[in-house]
Amino acid sequence: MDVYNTVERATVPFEPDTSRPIGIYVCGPTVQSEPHLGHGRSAVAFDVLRRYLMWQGLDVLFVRNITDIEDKIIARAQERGVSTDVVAAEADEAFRRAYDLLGNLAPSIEPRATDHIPEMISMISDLIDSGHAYESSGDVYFSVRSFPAYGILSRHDLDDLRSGERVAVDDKKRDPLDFAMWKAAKPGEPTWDSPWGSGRPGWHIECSAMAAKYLGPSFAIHAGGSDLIFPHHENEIAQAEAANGEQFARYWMHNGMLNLSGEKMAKSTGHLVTLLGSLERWDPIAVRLFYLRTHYRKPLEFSEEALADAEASLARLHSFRRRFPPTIDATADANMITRFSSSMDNDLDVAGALGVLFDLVREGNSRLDAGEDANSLASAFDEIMYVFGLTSADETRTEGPDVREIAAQFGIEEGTIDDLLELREGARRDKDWATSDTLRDALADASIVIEDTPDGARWHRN
RNA sequence: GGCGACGUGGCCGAGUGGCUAGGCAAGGGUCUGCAAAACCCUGGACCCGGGUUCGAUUCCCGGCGUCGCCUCCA
Repeated sequence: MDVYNTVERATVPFEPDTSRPIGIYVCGPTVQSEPHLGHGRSAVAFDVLRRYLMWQGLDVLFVRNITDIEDKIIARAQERGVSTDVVAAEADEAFRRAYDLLGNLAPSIEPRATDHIPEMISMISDLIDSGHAYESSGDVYFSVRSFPAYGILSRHDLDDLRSGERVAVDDKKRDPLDFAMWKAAKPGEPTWDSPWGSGRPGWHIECSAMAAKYLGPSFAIHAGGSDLIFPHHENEIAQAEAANGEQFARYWMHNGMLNLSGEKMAKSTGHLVTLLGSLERWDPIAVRLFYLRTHYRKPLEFSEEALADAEASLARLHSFRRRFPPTIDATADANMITRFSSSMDNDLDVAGALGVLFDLVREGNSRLDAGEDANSLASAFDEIMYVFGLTSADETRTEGPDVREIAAQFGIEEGTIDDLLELREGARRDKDWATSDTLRDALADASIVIEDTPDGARWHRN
């Protein structure tokens, strides 16, 4: 498999150390407010990466952090007159629900910044001892000049970034580009004790410390949004490598931004579409498919049309799958699997792999229409759908819908969907189209769609 | 100003130096009591100008346009 490594600015072979679990660290959200559609994109992109590696039989240790202490959380808590824990817990809950609805696997480990203050303090102390950091009036800053490789990820040259109007000059810093790892306590803020007095951690240090704790000083993949490349990830590298003396992440992967009217969605400007709202309006799995249709590194433009389009595509996939029993005992079609993997091996070309999936669907439908066996295709379909995470809960649900009220209207007490279908089959045999169609309409009103086939009627939820 | 990405048919969106991407939408047909689903067929594409090449949408140079990062941000 090849992946695009941001450090190299090139697609390179992915050669993980398979003697231990493949460590993936994804920068999770700052839980300051509810998620927007862009957050979902990032989560889905790297969930598919993880699923694909797992599907190949690799052992993956997937860590996604939760930043639960940070300037904006503090500001919001103060505005509302509640503690930062309340703000963080509310937003955390919203993120969790949204990620779950989108069909993402739960991370192996989900560390919170506030649970790792000692690890951060320890790393900061080491950096001070080794001359990479210094204390200044209760703050501790990382000295970018002490780390020659600074800028390796973002390809920034220190002298280009220098001072100017864009970087606030702060006389507590030796160099304007030095960044805070520890911030001295301010009134009304949550604080922790440290060797430099009470205060709280800066943003970047948490990821360096938590990644090292759970994945070791050197691990396979570090991922996140492309907006984190500078300064966040650049700073993470500086801290971690200066402290541990080893290469931090070997591969850096970044997803492209989700745009709204041509501009990036962002919390800070309120230029966004909320994620939970979208998941109510559109089928969550269709939202996932909307993300998947565009390569993860490219910008993705939000539009209602695109979401509706994704719903229609998803319906095609589902209606294909409904032509088979829930469990399929067949070897997956080798040709389709090969085509699928070669797309995926090309830096997760999911859009290309979706093309393969739809080819598979057409071929499978054709075979079924011709009365031939298509189980090997269905089996491949299931594998691919698993990797994409497009298998919806609804699809795997086995119990029938509650149609007792409708059944009662047709004179059947405590009737099931099967009873109704039987009734309708009888009416159709008698060419009683009025009853047959009334029944179908009644079920349609309850979001249950009936389709007649040569082998009898099928139903599914709309 | 510095660093970087992108520009494909009505819409969305892969990919490739010469061989059908795919989805959605549109038109025509088959099947069906009707419907739905499905299958078949059709149209239409690679921002502009140079260059390399037998041949470029694909490589190189230039231009135009859009966007991201350089400040919190998935």
